[in-house]
Amino acid sequence: MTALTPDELRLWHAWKRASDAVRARVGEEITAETGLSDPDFGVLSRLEDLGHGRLRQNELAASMGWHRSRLSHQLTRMEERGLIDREDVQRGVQVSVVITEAGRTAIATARPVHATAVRRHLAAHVPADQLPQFIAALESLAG
Amino acid sequence: MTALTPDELRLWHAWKRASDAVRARVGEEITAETGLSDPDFGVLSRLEDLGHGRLRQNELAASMGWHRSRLSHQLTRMEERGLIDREDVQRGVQVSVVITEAGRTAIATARPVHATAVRRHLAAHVPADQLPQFIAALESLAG
DNA sequence: AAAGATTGAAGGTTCAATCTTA
DNA sequence: TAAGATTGAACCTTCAATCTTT
Repeated sequence: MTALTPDELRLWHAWKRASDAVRARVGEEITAETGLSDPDFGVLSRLEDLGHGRLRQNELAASMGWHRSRLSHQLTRMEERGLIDREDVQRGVQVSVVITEAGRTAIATARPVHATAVRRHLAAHVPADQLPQFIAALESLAG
Repeated sequence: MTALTPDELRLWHAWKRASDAVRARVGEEITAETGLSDPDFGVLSRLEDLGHGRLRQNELAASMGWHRSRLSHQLTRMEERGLIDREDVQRGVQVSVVITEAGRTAIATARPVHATAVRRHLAAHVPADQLPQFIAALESLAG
């Protein structure tokens, strides 16, 4: 009810700035080097890591915490760009998403860029001796 | 160059989930109670806090770290919704943004909702004895 | 030319409505 | 009916091009 205290306000502003900055920097480096957007990278990573290149749309959405319509719109754009194909199973239901050769090439190029960006823009700023508590706080926030 | 280590990967995923979750939860509560979007809330807060209800577009953009076009698009939508007015100074240059009565009412309703949401979804998850280091890490990330 | 601002296009996200199959 | 998926509208963000005034 009462207004935020100076400490709470400082925490909020620092959180928001850090949140925006890390997202923007990692995303920009991937886009600059590979042309993939952040969501493109997420989808292609999951396809390879969880499904070896093929997943049902349903499983893909669940693994990313996305709503159906969000994934559907995203896949439509990725299909137009040639990064994935959709294959119908059982006449229009349970659609399988398959990574294309172009998709494989793109994600292979993007992975090391992503790793470097995560190290530079996130991991490097968390002192090693605080890492466990930092991760614990993040996991509590996410929960 | 090399792939992310398990620790780095865990940090990255925790960061991303926390980042998305806090943003979404705070935003949803404000929208549900007031109809204001997250950017709406940000603009109206700055207008009151920095300019007592009136600011030049340029100053507003700088204070939020926004590009001109982003603010311009946002203000166009907010003007249509009656939250702000634009007043020309010096024939089309140096536009002043003024909060309307509807804008004042909306932000007054939103502030306590925001405070409660920030406490519940962010501040409550950071142990008091870790707060200084946590904020320090965030400010390093934002820098 | 430089500074402040606008615009249109393209991509991304959410919501509600819809469609198809089981 | 329920589950999987699509679609259209509205909103948000970025980029490049443009416009006006100084």
